[in-house]
Amino acid sequence: MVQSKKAWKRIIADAMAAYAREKGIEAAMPAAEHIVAERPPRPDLGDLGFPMFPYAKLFRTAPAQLAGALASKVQSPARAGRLGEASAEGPYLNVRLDRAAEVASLLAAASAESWGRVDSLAGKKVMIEFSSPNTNKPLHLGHLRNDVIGESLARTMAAAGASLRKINHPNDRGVHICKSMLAYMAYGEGRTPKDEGLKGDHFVGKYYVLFNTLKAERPSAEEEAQELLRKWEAGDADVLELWGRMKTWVLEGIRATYRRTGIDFDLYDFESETYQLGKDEVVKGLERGVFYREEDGSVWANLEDIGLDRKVFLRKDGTSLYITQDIGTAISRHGNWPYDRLIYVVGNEQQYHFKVLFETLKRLGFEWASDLHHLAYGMVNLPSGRMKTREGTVVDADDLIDELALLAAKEIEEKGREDAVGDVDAVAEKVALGALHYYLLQTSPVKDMLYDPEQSLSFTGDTGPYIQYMGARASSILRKHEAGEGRAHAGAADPALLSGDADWELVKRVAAFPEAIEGAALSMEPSVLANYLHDLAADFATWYRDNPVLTNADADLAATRLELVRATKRSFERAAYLLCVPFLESM
RNA sequence: GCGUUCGUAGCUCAGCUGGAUAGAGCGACGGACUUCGAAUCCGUAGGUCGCAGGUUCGACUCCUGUCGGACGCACCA
Repeated sequence: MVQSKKAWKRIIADAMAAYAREKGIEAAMPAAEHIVAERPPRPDLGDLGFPMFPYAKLFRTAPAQLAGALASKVQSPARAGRLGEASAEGPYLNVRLDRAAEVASLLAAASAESWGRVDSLAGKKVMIEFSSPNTNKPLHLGHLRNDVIGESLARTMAAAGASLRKINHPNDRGVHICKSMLAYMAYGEGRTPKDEGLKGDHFVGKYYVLFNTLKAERPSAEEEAQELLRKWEAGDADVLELWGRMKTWVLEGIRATYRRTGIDFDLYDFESETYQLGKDEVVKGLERGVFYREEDGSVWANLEDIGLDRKVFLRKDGTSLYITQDIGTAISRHGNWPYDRLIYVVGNEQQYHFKVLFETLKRLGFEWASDLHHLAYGMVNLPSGRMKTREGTVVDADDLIDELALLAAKEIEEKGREDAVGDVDAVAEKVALGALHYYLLQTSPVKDMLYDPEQSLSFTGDTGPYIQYMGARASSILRKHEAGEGRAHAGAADPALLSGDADWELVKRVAAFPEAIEGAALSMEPSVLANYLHDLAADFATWYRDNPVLTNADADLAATRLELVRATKRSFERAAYLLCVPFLESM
C-alpha cells in the first residue's frame, strides 16, 4: 500500500507535467514526494485522496476542473501498473486501488520475516538514555512511564532500521544517597533485605523515608549527611563499603522490576563513574572564551544572548556539577559510539537544563550537538493530585503491578477461563503489564497525564487487555484451523476474493502497519503506534463478527480469509511487542 | 517577573508534515450470545476545538495577543 501511494504520487506528478506542457505553463511543477495524499473521510469516496487546491493557481484552473483533467490523464499508466483507478470527486483527485493486487501484495508482505520492519532509519545509530533511577528507593509510577517510553521507542526505532544503544544512567551519588545511608546506620542494626523480607530497593527506600524520622530526632542529621558525602568523595573506605552494599541491594530490586516489565539496557553508566567528566572540557572552553571565570573562581557560561540565563559550570572549589557531568558524558559517549542521535528520556521539569546543555555543547564546537534530543515527558498525576513522597501518595511500581495481576487473575476465574489459559498467574501477569504499558503509552509523552487507578484496573474499552483479547481471538481461529477444523483446508486462497468492502477495510488497516511504525519512529511518539494498534483491534473485532472465516460456506473464501487473519495476527504480535504489551495466544 | 509547555464531548484521550461532515474509550440510554471465546459487537444522546485577532482558497492544526493549569528560572540532581 505504501508502494502504491508512492506510485500514485509519481503518476500524478507526471500527469501534471504533461498538463502543464499542454497549457504552455512554464512554472516548476511539484515534485512527486511533495504531493500530499490523505485518506478520504468515507470509504465510498475511495482509498486515497489528493486535494487539488494547492495547484489551482499554478494551472490557473479551478481545483475541481484540475482534478477532472488529471483523472483522465492518469488512467492508462495506472491500469498498466495495476494501481486501480482515479476519479475526480469535487476538488479532490481520488483513487480506488486495485483491491486484488493490494491484497496479494499485503498477504505476501505480511508473511515475510521482514513484516513490521521499515527502513526509514536504516544505517542510523541511535543512543537512548532512559529510566536512570536514584539508587535509594524503588521505582514508582513515574519511572514506569519513563521506562516504557524509552523501551518502546528503542524497539520502534530499531524496527525502523536504526541500530540502538540503550543506556541507563542511575544517579547513585549525592546527598540523597547519603541520607538513606545515615538512616540505615541509625536504625538498620546491620540487617539485610533478607532479614526483613523485603526486596532490596524497598528495603533501602524504607530507610530513605526513615531519614525524616531521624531528622526529627537529631537536628544535625542534614549536616551529617553532607559530611557523609564529603567522606564519600574523599574515598573513605567504610563509607564506600556501606554505599556499595546498599547500592547493590537497590539495584537487585530495581533489576527485578525491569525483568518483570521487560525493560533492559545495553549499558549501565553510573553517575559515580562519570561525575568527574566534563571538567577538562570546561577548562578548554574557558580558554576559548565560551566560559568566563568569576572573581571567586567559579566558572560560568553566559547564555543571555539567546534568552537564557547565566549558568555555573564549575564551583569555586573547582568541582563539577550535574551539567558539567552531562557535558562530559555526551562527549565521551559520542567518542565511544558516534551516534546520529542521542535521546534523553527525562521529565519535562528538566527542559531548561537540556536547553542549556545542548547550547553549551554547540558553543564548544561539537557539530553533533544538534543531534541531541530531550524527549521530555509529562508528569503522572493522581486524581487526588501530585504524587508526593512525604504524603505517602507515591504509587509504587511493584505494588501496582501486583494489584493489576491479582485483578486479572480474578477476571480469568470469573470467566471460567482457567483451563483454556493454562498458567493463570503467568497470563494474569501479562494482562497486567499489557494494561499498564498501553495505558502509559496511549497518551502522547509531552502531556501530563492522569493516572486513575480505578480506570486503569478496568479491562474494558480502549485498553491493553482489549488489544490482547483481539490478538487472542485471532490466534484462536488459527489454532482451530491447525487442529483440522473448518473449511479452509478444502479451499485455496485467492486474493481477488477479498475485494468486498468489509474485507477491504481490514486489509487497508493491516497494510497501514508499516506506516504506523514509520510515523512513531520518526516523530518519536509511541502513542502513534498505540492508536494504530487500537484501530487495528477495533477493525478486526467488527470484521470477524460479521465475516465467518472457518465456518464459511465458500471454502476458497475461508482459505483466503484465514490468510488475512494470519496477517492480522502477525501485525498484532509485532505492534504489541513494540509497545511492550505482551501478546497472548489465549486469555 | 521571565521562559517552556498544555488547554478538543460530563470524564480520560486521539486528530498524520494546514485540507472534504472533529474521532475513540469510559459514563448514560437502548439493542445483540442454540452461530470461529460477549474481556465483544451494533445503535442513540453529547463538542461555537479556552477566548480574541491574523496568515491562507481552506485553521483543531501556523503566527500574535489574552485567560487558565503545569513545570522551570540552585556553586542540587
